[in-house]
Amino acid sequence: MENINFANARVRIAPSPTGFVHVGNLRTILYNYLFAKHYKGKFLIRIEDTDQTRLVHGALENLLQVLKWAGIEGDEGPYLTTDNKVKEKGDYGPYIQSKRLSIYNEQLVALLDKGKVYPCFCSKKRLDDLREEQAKNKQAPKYDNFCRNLSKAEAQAMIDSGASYVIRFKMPENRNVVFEDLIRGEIVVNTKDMDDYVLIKSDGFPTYHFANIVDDHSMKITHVLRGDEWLATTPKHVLLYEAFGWQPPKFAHLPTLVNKQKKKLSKRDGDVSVKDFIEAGYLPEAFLNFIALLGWNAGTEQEVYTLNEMIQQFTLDNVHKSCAVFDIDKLDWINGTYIRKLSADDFYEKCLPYLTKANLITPAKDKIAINSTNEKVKPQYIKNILSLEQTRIKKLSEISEAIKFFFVPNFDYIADRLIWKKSDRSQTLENLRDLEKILKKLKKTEFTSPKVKELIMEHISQNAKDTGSVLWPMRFALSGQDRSPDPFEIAGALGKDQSLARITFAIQKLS
RNA sequence: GGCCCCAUCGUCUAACGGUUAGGACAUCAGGUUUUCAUCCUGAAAAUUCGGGUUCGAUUCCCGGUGGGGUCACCA
Repeated sequence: MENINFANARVRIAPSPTGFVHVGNLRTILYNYLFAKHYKGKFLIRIEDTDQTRLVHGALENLLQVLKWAGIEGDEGPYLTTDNKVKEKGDYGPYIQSKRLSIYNEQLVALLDKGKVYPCFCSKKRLDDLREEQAKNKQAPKYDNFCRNLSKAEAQAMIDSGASYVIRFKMPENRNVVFEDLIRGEIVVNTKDMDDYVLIKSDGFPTYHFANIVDDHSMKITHVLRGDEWLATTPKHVLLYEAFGWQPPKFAHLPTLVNKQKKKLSKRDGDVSVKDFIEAGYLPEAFLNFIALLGWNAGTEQEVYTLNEMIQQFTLDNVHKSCAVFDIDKLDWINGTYIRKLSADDFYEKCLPYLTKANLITPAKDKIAINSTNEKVKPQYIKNILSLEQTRIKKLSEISEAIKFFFVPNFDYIADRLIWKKSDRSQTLENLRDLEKILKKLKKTEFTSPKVKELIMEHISQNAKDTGSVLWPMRFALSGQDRSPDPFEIAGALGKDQSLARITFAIQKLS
């Protein structure tokens, strides 16, 4: 496949603005993007909004925002301007189907002239009854071609009388439709298993099948990479291309993303909307890396990829056939590795909104207010605190809970938890008092984590103390948690006053 | 139910007729450490079943089983 020349490849994603982009959509988007970029082709975005009843306000904006977040840019199609307006670019527009109605009408006339389609006047009631009857007789639900043989005059008379109608495709009888799927190989389906499906709805809008084929052809799409759920429908599309006398594009049907129950990921399964993952603080690079690996593997043992590495290595022969389970544990792991690679400045920038949202701080120009104390601090102070948690969190949203104790000094706890497992109450009290004395002697300007460490470790060795019997209570007193960063680092970040206040509080709790 | 697709550790996957079936996440154990995280080491863990083809099948073929998709005036 690598030998085939895809230099002029044009691929598209064709989402419907019926809700938030979900993980499966994004994976399809990513593969299309990787494919296009790998072969130096074009990646277009086309909005399929032909079902006017299912439109969701803001869905298009959500799609474009997700793409922006992911760093995926379309070569043609709608995009978001810097002031969040939707505009379109490209020579094959418009790229929003509801603006292309006249194009569909033109093509419909061509099909009508060729006698490939016919109007159908069957009511919803009749169709429902038909399906019910078929279900009762254990037959496959299928349109019975009731209107197929109406004469031109009869049909015209119905139309003139104002009857509501749809346009159906005349399915050829008992013919094998064969096409090559780039991932699955040859697929053969007989037309007797397909019915005269609807191309134009009674409201005059095309169905997916019609609009999609007309657009893919007129936009010169060369490869259709889409979800597995379209595989069974593809023969219908192939036949439509044939009816038009057009060359169909190459098809590649991507494996489905499923949940732990092996069912197609759906909105009912909770966290499948990309928006939720963005808010939870997954980094776009990590997220893309993770979903790329769900159904694709370069054949190596590499697990961590930049977008460019993926572009270089992505080909369709390494895309799998079977569905993949979306496993959040691995996502968390990979996100953690990306978080750990962030520079202190980047990590700070990314965490700031979460701290603000949690009401811990209020950023101003060059000073940051700590809400609980009204104290104003420099960004560097926050940066220092944040860096202590960088190896500990798996997603950005965890940061506020993890470092809350820095910003909210008045926490309380059960006194006994200050006592190390191999120590006791009186020893702990004694050690805390020693600590208090040592730290008091330090000048504010000397109160750095290495200096604190030096003095305390010296004290431990001189008095032959168990390290844990000193450091556990210190750490607990400073953080109020049994899991936290190193006590010296906490002390250094907290500064002299806060550190001492917390140790004094601990002594009071214990005495 | 008809049609179509799929099948390697719990999960993501490597293997494209010959390997002690490899890696990663998760799990467990150990090391480092004051705790947690990081980091390092190790362990347990898989070819859905039955027939063929072959000197030899995870790999090729057939069948069963299981899972998924699809059968709308939704995409």
